[in-house]
Amino acid sequence: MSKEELIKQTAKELFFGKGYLHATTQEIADAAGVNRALINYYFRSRDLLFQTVYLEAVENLRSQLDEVIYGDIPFKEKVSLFIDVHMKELQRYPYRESFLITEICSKNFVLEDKKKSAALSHFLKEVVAEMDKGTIRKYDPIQFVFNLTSLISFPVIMMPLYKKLLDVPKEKYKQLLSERKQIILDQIFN
Amino acid sequence: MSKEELIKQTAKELFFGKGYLHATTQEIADAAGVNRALINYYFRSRDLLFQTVYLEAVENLRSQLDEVIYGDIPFKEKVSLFIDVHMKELQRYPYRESFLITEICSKNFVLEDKKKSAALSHFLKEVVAEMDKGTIRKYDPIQFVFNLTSLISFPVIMMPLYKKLLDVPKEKYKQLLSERKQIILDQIFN
DNA sequence: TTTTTGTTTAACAATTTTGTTAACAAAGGT
DNA sequence: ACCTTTGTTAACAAAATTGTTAAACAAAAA
Repeated sequence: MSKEELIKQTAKELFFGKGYLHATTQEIADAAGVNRALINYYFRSRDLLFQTVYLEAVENLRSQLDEVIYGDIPFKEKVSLFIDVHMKELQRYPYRESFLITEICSKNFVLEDKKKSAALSHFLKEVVAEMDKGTIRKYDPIQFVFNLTSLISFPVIMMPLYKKLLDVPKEKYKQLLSERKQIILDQIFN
Repeated sequence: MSKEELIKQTAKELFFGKGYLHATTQEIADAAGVNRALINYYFRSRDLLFQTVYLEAVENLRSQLDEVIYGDIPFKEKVSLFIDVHMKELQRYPYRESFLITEICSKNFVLEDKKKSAALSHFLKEVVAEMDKGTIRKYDPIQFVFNLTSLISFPVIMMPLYKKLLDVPKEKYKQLLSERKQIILDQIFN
């Protein structure tokens, strides 16, 4: 792997994997085992590194979901697959969404082109169709997306806090998360 | 309001309200309209200000939930009230949980006493009772808490990102959020 | 009034973090 | 071999951020 790529991957590991959003360029360089100046060489500035990582994360998220969402399989299976993909990603990068939020809220942030994903529109239509069939409750289809993504992501994102608040040991929490898929499916359908 | 309190409130506004987690002491001081040295005078260091804010946030969260959870009202009403309280808080402080996560994950962080909330145990028992009654599905009662809090918090926390990804205008998003309470209740109770 | 105590500020000092540069090394092409 | 491009590093410079102090000031206490 090129050092440029190594730096990016390491940054992602720190930001998305460890939730260490305050990481300095020195800390990123150390974690990657490279000289700090290389970060400036490849990315010009700290901000640009952040932006790069940010954009790639959004792109990644989008393409992953697109892939699942376009598949020509029954709705329930599609949702099941959606959960699988999401869960897998969350295991590697529990804090990716948190990072994105933080970046969006931060001062020096430039908003990029916001064009609606075609895949999403497609999926929303399928959701409406399911609602008409009576498989799921009738609401604005985005509410379905809210419900689904919330149930998947939130318990993972909040792990450090909930382990404290709910006083659940690490192993137990892991086990609880592993049971989530079925619970979500039960919750969503019927 | 004393300036000490003003500083704390302003910090909370920036962190929890605006999601601006990178705020410097100068920015906090400016937002509060006080001299930066006052922050050091009252809180000794930046870290201690953060810790203070952090601890108060956790304490607040806990006490609020406790109040709701101990009430002697039917389970469904209790959940309904739980949603109300949570929603109201989320309106003021959408990013409070995000802040807590970020702080917990950050380097110089000291973990405090983690004693299980008595109120929570109490609530979990009620959940189990409801499960036995058949009102809600039978799982580990913590899963119920996961489901409930996820459905409430996640769409709010993710607003900046989802407005982009789902291409939903501000007003529409607000409206969607306002409909959530009923949707959550429908979702939770069969 | 005088003293004490607590509050507030500007100026300074120290530290941390970031950005730049110049020198050097490695790789690739001619 | 030579030259050119690219990658890498240490050292330095600049900027940003934090922490400290002394002095001014006001309010309360003696």
